[in-house]
Amino acid sequence: MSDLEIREPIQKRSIKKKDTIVEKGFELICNKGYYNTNTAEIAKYAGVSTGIIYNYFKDKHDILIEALERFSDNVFYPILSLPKKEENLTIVIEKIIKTCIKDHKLSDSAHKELMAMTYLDEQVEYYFKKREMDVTQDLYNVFIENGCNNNNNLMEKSHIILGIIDNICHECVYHKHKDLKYEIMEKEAIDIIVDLLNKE
Amino acid sequence: MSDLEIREPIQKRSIKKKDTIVEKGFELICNKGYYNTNTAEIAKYAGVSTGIIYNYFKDKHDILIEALERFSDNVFYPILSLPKKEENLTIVIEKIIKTCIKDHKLSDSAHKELMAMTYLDEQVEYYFKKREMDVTQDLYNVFIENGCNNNNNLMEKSHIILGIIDNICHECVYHKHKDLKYEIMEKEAIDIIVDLLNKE
Amino acid sequence: MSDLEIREPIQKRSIKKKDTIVEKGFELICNKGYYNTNTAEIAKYAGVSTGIIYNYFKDKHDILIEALERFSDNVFYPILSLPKKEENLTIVIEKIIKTCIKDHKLSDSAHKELMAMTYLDEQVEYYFKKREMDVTQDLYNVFIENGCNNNNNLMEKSHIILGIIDNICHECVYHKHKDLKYEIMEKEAIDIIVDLLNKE
Amino acid sequence: MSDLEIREPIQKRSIKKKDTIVEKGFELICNKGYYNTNTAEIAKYAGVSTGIIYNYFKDKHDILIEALERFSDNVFYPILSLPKKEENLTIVIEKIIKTCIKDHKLSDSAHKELMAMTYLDEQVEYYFKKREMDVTQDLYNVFIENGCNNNNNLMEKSHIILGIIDNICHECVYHKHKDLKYEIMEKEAIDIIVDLLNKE
DNA sequence: CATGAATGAGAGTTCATTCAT
DNA sequence: TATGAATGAACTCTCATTCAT
Repeated sequence: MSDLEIREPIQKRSIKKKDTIVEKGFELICNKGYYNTNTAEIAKYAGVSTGIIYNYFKDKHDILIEALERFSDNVFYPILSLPKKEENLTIVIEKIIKTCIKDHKLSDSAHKELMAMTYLDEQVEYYFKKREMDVTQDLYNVFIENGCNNNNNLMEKSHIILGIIDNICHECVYHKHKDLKYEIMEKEAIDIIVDLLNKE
Repeated sequence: MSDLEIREPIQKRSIKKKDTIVEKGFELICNKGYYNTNTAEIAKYAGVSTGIIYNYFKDKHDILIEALERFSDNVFYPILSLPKKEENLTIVIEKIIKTCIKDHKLSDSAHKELMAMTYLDEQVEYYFKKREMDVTQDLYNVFIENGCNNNNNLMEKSHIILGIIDNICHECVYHKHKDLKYEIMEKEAIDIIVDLLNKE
Repeated sequence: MSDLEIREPIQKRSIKKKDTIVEKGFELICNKGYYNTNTAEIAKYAGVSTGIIYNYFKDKHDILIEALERFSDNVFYPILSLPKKEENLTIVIEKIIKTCIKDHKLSDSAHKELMAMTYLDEQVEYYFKKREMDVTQDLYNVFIENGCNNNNNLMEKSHIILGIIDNICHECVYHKHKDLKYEIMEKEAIDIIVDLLNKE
Repeated sequence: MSDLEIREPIQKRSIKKKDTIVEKGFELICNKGYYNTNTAEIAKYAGVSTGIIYNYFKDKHDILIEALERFSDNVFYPILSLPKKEENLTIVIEKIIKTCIKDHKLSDSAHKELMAMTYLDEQVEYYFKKREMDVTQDLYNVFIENGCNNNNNLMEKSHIILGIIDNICHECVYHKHKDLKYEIMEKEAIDIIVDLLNKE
């Protein structure tokens, strides 16, 4: 490309093509991993020639970054729908965990591949951290809505709670520790969280 | 390698050579990442020929796995020394967190590279999970020693606590969320943990 | 292009467009080199689409050739203005060398890139040689005007003199030989030339 | 290669292989041009795999540079054998020009391709300039040996003479200017040079 | 046992040219 | 006429693994 900048496509067909490359490329990256997916595969899977990729993207990495820009909300912390007002906090937490477990199972491979990239690539880490903070804020809002108005340091607590939820979900989804009883862990986790939210 | 199985070296010199490859190779992998380290570099850094590596190891991946077999305790959950009996649980938790933060800072790059591999490679994940369970058990023992004998589901609680500690350490070490106050998070985390351990 | 011949533009707007491509393309080629300039850049810099280039030119190479057709006088042997009648031959030669050095400095990069092409491309060589002969003729005329009417083999001498002048200018402009004194070389060169012109 | 440096081969077979790559690669580059020769071709022509090239050379360019290090004396200013003491200077010059023309014809393509590179690549230019100075020095020595001991600025004159000889040889070899008579140019050139050497 | 030279498939990227609009 | 998106062959370079010595 030398001095020519990356085209930002204007025509509808072009936009669609760029979208296709991002979507199909991201699909492959999520399924097979970034390093196991080559540009020729992405082009083929997207139904385009290899060359056109470099009209729309600076390089292979750029495809991943564009994909995260668009889809990071769906793949990092896949808690897609949080409950609103519920009868009590326990039910709120239970619902969140249920959703989280379900969403995790939907995108197991994608989640793994992207979490790996989070550790290998600063830009990917950036999107992960941003999403982490967004979800913390969402949780915060849910807690407020469910009566935690007078709670001190609620944002920090929300972040800790997110960590606990994420951990518990991982355990429940992947069942890697045979000596732990998951229903108990889940119950305990809910208790901790509810206690924490009720304090002060 | 064709049909020849991997030699399990018996002579002292050979054992030493294999050890060197594992150590030096792991050092490089931790510093530069698995994919950024090639076998020629490992051989050179270990002071051996590239060919000899394939006498002792099935392939490049095998070096990593052997290294984790030996060193995973030092790199995953780098909580190298847990406190024994302390005045009270708060002090116990504070000390653990302090150690954990310190150890994290020591091996930042290694930790990142290996966490990435944990998501990319099932065998690496295995060692990570094993180590996770070992540390959970260690925590459990520390809690028992500090008076949590009558606590229900202490193992599950220990695991949850480990998650909280690990999260809090990450936040403190990497400071990636500008809107959160870390001292507060740390204080809250300690409170949660102590409360959890004192319940029942 | 298949069977369609290259359009020779008749409409004014088209002629102007072709001119622009030649001018801007040549500018880029001179500054960055033929192989470092791609057609997309030329099109962009000329403010046209990449496709249109192939309406006016057979291929990328054709742009260069058209440019040389128009501009070779300015870039090969950049002795743009020769003196007319002067007091004596020494002054004539001195003035020529001065001009030549000045012009060389103006178009250093262009000169280098085009001299390279002269060796790589027979068509470019053709324009170079033609220009060389033209400048030889110009020199011849200057010498005649300054009293060399009775000189034998003046055309051949003029060509040799052109070579000496060009060499001396290169040395003075690029100063690549640290062991040579340029003022001396210049003085000697002038002497040689004047002697040669005064012989017979 | 990352951090591994380029091997400087020690074993005889390896040295031979590196030599082969340089020789065959240079042969191709001289015949087809640097940009028209790809690494796969060089490898194939040298009877090796593409990979091995990068054990011995940093990159493709490095092959050219190594080749020039070895062979630049043969291809730049291919005046391979200068006369020693002769009856008079005219004979000396005539012999030099004869040799030069003969040598030029031997390596026409190589000379062109490398002269082009001289303008495109600073490292190639370096070898050219070095060779230019070496030949200047050789000429200087020949002139001294043939009685020019008392000549002022003989080194500078030698350089000018080299330019004249080179130009004249080009004309004689390539005959690109139909309006010039080469025998006359050659005769005039010899006269100029002899006169120059006899002055002072 | 040990060497390190050798392999060659495969990677990401470029660009002159074409062609649907 | 004009556009600029699209093509795809070709390029340089890397590296896990093999093998002659």
